[in-house]
Amino acid sequence: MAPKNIDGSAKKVALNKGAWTAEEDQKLSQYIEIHGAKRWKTIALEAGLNRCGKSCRLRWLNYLRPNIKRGNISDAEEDLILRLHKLLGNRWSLIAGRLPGRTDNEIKNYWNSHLRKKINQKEKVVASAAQEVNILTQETCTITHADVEGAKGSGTSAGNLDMNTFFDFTIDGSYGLEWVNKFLELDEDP
DNA sequence: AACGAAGTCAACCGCTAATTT
DNA sequence: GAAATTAGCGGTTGACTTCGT
Repeated sequence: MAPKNIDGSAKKVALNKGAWTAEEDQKLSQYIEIHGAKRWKTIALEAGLNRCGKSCRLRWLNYLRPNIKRGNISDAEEDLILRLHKLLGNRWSLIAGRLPGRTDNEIKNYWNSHLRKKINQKEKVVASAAQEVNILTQETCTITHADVEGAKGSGTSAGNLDMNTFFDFTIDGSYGLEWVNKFLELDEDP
């Protein structure tokens, strides 16, 4: 690991940081077009960019490479991100891999700025709903205990909600599984 | 119009994994 | 097999923009 060049006393020239200029973009694009995107340190040097290889790689992957989509994440894409995040967690590069033209950085930003809020709001709603259900359940239990002798064998009323069944997702048929299977199939591809 | 708060997003940092020497 | 180098990932930062007062 090279030490950071803070005071400029070393012979090494301080590398550029911060936003990329159009000129830098052009240099990088042109170089990669000719030589390919390999060995980023060499690319940075030979393209005449006063940047570290890491910075060049990031710029290329997130903005300069072809077929990059920018902005306007569709509802379908958003839905996919939500599902993938549920499945994979913060594995942004994996999630991005399932969204053609999208980058891990973009998805990460989108998640942090848009979706996290949505999720939090949803969770609040779900939590309050669950609390309500909990109260109802307790009431149902009280009624059941009181009436259990008389009700035995007489069948169930429509209002008698079985919470174990309600929250048992294992018997929820193929919900989500089809998609997960497709996902896993894709993952097995080389 | 001016100001501060909140939101957005490009870029950097630190770390690990993979590859090369 | 060990050390050095490179690639890639996720978290975080900071500059800029938008919004509300």
